[in-house]
Amino acid sequence: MNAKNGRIASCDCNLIHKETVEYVAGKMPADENLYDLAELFKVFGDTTRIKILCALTEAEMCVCDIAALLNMSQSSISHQLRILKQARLVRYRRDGKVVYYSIDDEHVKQIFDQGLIHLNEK
Amino acid sequence: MNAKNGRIASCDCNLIHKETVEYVAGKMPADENLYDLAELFKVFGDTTRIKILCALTEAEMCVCDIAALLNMSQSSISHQLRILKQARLVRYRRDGKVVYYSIDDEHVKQIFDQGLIHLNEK
DNA sequence: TTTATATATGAACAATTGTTCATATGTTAT
DNA sequence: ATAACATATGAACAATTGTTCATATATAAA
Repeated sequence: MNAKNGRIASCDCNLIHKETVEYVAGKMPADENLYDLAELFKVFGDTTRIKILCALTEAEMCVCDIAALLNMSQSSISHQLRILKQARLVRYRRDGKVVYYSIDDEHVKQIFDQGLIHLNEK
Repeated sequence: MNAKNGRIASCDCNLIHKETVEYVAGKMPADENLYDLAELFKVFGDTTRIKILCALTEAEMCVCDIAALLNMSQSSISHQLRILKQARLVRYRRDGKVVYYSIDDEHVKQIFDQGLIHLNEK
């Protein structure tokens, strides 16, 4: 990047492992991909959304079901479902007045499980 | 516009799939586990921390290296490393004045990869 | 000791985020 | 048509969060 004169603007250190930094810089994915990845995990990073995803891995549910299950307002659930929808983690189908949500990605469970494995390791 | 009798407090719907809700309720992990899981993904849900984790999967680096690589302040990186440390995602070793950080969990890469798989689909 | 350097951390601030409230939209029944 | 109901959504608010700034701590060298 800007490691030109042995000194870098944003870092007030003199000692830098130049080769390491350059090596890793060459290995880093594009900023855009890392941004998208962080955005994805941000979606998983809320208790309400985690609960919704967890519930939907068990069964297709309507908004009202989820609100009842989690003892939360319909509005709150609906707002969160929108975020999950935008992240393509859930899909929906409308049947009359009722909208049913379900998991839209087989990897949701796997991401879940990896997280649980980490937590259960200690 | 609120009915007040004989309904679930948090949900203003009349139509609930009672069996579904009860079935899923029986399958849900403990709230505490879901909270911890959300907290874990929250750590992954920041661009700076994702970049740090990504960098450390390639090589052990000191704080200054990371700051230089990401063109960010030492303070900012140090703050984020503390969060990663608390989540047991990175470990460190001190060598004189320099503190070297590295990945502390083999599953970090797998969580990463599952996220990337989701993003690269569709 | 004093100085320099690498890292850590508390406080303040701006930016983001989740919930609530009120209301809008879409569908079914009357 | 109107009413009832399931869901969606904009605005406001409080709570959380990431960065900056200033400073503290830890280690090494002079």
